[in-house]
Amino acid sequence: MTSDTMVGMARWQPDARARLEAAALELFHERGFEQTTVTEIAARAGLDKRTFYRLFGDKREALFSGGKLLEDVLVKAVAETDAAPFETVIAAFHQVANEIFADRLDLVRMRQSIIEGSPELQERELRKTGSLAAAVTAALREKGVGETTATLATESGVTVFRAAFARWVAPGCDASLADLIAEMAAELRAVTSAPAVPAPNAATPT
Amino acid sequence: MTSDTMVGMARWQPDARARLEAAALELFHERGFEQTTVTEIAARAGLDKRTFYRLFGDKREALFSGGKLLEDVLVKAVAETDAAPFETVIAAFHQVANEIFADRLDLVRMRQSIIEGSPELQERELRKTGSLAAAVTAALREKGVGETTATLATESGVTVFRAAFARWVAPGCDASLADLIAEMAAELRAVTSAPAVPAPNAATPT
DNA sequence: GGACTGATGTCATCTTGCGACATCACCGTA
DNA sequence: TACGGTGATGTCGCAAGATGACATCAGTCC
Repeated sequence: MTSDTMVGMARWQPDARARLEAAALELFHERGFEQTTVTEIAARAGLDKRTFYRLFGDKREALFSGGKLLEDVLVKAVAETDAAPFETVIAAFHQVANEIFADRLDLVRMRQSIIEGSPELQERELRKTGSLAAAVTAALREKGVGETTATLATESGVTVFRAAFARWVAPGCDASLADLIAEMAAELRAVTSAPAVPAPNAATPT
Repeated sequence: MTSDTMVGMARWQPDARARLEAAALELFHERGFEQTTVTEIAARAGLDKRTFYRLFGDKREALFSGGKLLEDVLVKAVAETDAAPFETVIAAFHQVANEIFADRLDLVRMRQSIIEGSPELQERELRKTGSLAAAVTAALREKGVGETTATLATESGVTVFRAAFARWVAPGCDASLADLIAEMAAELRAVTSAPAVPAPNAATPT
């Protein structure tokens, strides 16, 4: 390869990013994240290692490109919803569930199994969730919500979504993500309220 | 150093770990996390790079050694408290605030400023928080609490603690961490409940 | 056609993280 | 005292991650 006639090639690849993402997903799935080198990803995409690092900050980023879309949808939904802060966040996640995740269970499960197999990837996902939360909190504050309230509403909403998501991707789950979100929101309300009674049992402690 | 008379030295350093942690904290503070190499940390501690990696999984771990103690205190407090799940978790964090953090504001602030200066360290902290939460959830389940309830109570408690902690380490804060936890817990209750009233304003939305 | 811009490939380098091996201190035992 | 085992450490080497510097080529504008 690299015959002397095409030493420093350059023909632009408009889909270079997409090809690298696909190659990374494949290889991570085939042999695991840590067992895959950036050089291999680039090779499968027909590109150079250096090109990979120009398009992605590091190896993990190839798995987290959808985050931008998710954040946009979430922020837009928050901005357009007119309700109490926590309800607004829940509604936004509800919309995300319908618009983005609804018909991609298989892909989501595959991605999730890859992430669960690598602590490094789990860290990155946590960070992505964190910046997502920051964006939602900012969107809430944009609507006049106080900082503390915005933070707590966002974090509670994220907790609800995470719990719902975990159930949704679990094997043998046939409920819709949207329904699970509603269910988890109700549960969270039950858990955090009722500090007085000895045995609250507000909902179904399962 | 390493005169030819002491080529492969070995005299055991009982405080090697502590010295490396101190050296790492100093260097991270002096010139930042990414600008510090493991070789430099080891050199300042009078040890070899290889020894660092035998005591710490990676460069970041030198900053997160206190996590074990924190988890132990938290789990023990959860096990010994007899109250509703969410109240139990809040009480446990309350205890942590008094036993571990109370009289170390300066050290905590320094550590926090280092972490905030590096995305890598933020990721690791998120992961640590995650496993801490898992331990608390497990402790809750040990007491017979259902999985969903345990997860939501834990996550809500972590949210409260994080919000309180963020205020506590912020410059110009003179409240105690314990008081802030109580305050944030009340705020979270207000935020997650009351879906009906237009303007709840349960506490001080700031 | 010629200069300019931008994406890419190549080369070099540093750092992380770890395996393999030798070395030395310490400890128990004869 | 001598001897052997155990364990912590230092040295060497290396794969992979990540990045800077530079050359090369395609397409575009003048």
